[in-house]
Amino acid sequence: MSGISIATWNINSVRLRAPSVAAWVAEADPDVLCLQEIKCLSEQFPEEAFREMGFRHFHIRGQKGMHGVAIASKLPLEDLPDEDLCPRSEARHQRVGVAGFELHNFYIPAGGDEPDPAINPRFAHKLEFLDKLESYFAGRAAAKTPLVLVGDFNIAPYEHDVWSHKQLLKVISHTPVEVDALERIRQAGRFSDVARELIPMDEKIYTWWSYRAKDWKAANRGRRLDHIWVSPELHDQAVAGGREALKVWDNVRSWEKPSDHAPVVLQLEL
Amino acid sequence: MSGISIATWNINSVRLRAPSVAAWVAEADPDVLCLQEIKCLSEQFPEEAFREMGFRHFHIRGQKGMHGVAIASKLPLEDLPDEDLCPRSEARHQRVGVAGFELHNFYIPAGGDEPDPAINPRFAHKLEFLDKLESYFAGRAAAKTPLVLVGDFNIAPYEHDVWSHKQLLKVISHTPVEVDALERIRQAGRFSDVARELIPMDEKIYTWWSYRAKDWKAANRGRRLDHIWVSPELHDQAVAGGREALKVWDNVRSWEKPSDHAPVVLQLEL
DNA sequence: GTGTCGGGGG
DNA sequence: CCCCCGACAC
Repeated sequence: MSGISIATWNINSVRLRAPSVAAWVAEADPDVLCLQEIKCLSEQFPEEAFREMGFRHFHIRGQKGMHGVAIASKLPLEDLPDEDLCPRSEARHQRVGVAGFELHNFYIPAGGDEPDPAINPRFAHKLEFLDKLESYFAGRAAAKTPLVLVGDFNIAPYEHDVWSHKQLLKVISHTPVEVDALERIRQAGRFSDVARELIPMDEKIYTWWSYRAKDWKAANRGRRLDHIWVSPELHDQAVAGGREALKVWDNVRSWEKPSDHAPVVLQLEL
Repeated sequence: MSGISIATWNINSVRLRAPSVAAWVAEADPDVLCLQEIKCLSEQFPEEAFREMGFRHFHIRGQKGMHGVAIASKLPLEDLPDEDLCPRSEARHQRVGVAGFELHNFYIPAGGDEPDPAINPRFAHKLEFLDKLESYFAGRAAAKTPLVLVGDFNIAPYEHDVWSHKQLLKVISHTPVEVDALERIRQAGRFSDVARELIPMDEKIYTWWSYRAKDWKAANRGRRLDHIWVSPELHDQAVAGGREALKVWDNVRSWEKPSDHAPVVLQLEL
């Protein structure tokens, strides 16, 4: 089959976890790997280690200490002008051209603890960021550019994207205000949430499990925070492979010194 | 032969290096192990790991974050009242009874960078500490209790205790004022510096190499900061084994993630 | 260079 | 619980 596999993984420090990435890449062999929370300057990205994994092409948008996104690819990447989508200009977004479509990699703000934007500036920032995405993708829809959006959206939109819908309604990542904002972005760009196209809505899917839980695996109090969306032009190719085309590598969460997020991979037919 | 082996090692965080200690103990098999810079509270000492090394008896004097000394022993230890020898009451000294003698474990202050006590309070503290030791051991000499003093004295007293006598004369650890103060302590208690009894004065001995030097081994800019002293009652037993009775395990400095100090062991005949 | 800590952030 | 940082100490 001719296609391309696209992976997204919040790696929570790429310098610390480059060996884990190598071990996972040896198994999963993604063509394009989108990372979030690399937590380093662009020049500190461990490019040599990634070259040894077989990646030749890079697009890195780092910053000191926090946030930071990176794309490592086995296919050539086309540079595109930076967009200024983050209200605080943090390194939370990048885009490249690859394999004939435009790939966006996001690390949407977590938003802090208190779900009231009036008293929690982090949550206000998250909502502003989401507003900006809505108008940005609304403005781009008419051009019909094939788009793939991936990343840590820090929102688990649907009931079975969290371990307990009721208990998380007031917990940031699953509050109605951010879930609605995310849905408006999706509709503005007429994006498909590929995982939910391929996996029934009543089936639990998680990509993140808190570090804080002691027996996180037994408790299984996860959330689906990491997403892969495609614009209408790519819908059919995204779902062509069926359910097997979308994989959450949750076993990786059990490795030594893991990230709190699991990698998610889509096999996109081309 | 009937005797007891006594080790001293500045471990620079015992929690981090318990595995290294275990590897070394498996080889060196000391009867009594005196540690400095354990860098933890007494209750955080990894006693279980030390039990697995064969130590059944402990005397621990820790404090939060810095300093801290501990004795782990295969022979029973006798508790003795704490002395208040540190002018700042930091966890820099402990004593126990063992095998018929009194064992003192010291972590003498490093003293900072500027070798002028008038402008460097750390160096003033070091000199005060040394003064206190002089009067303390002067007061104890008449009783003729057999004493063993070990630890990180943070002083390299003799010319061949440093890689360059001339270049270190104004570097704290080898300045005349602290070397003289150490010599006064030695004379107050009529102690023998066992390593220098057994190894000729014109032979270099180092027990510490800075982390900062890139190629510390090739450069070999070491210092002898770690010492084993005995009171006159134990002199003959300390030197009975000859030069082989005193060993600096400098190979340990080459291990992964080492302490900057090497362990020093004396085989004491009894 | 290599530890500790405390603070910010998740 | 785990990551970053900056301060402090050696």
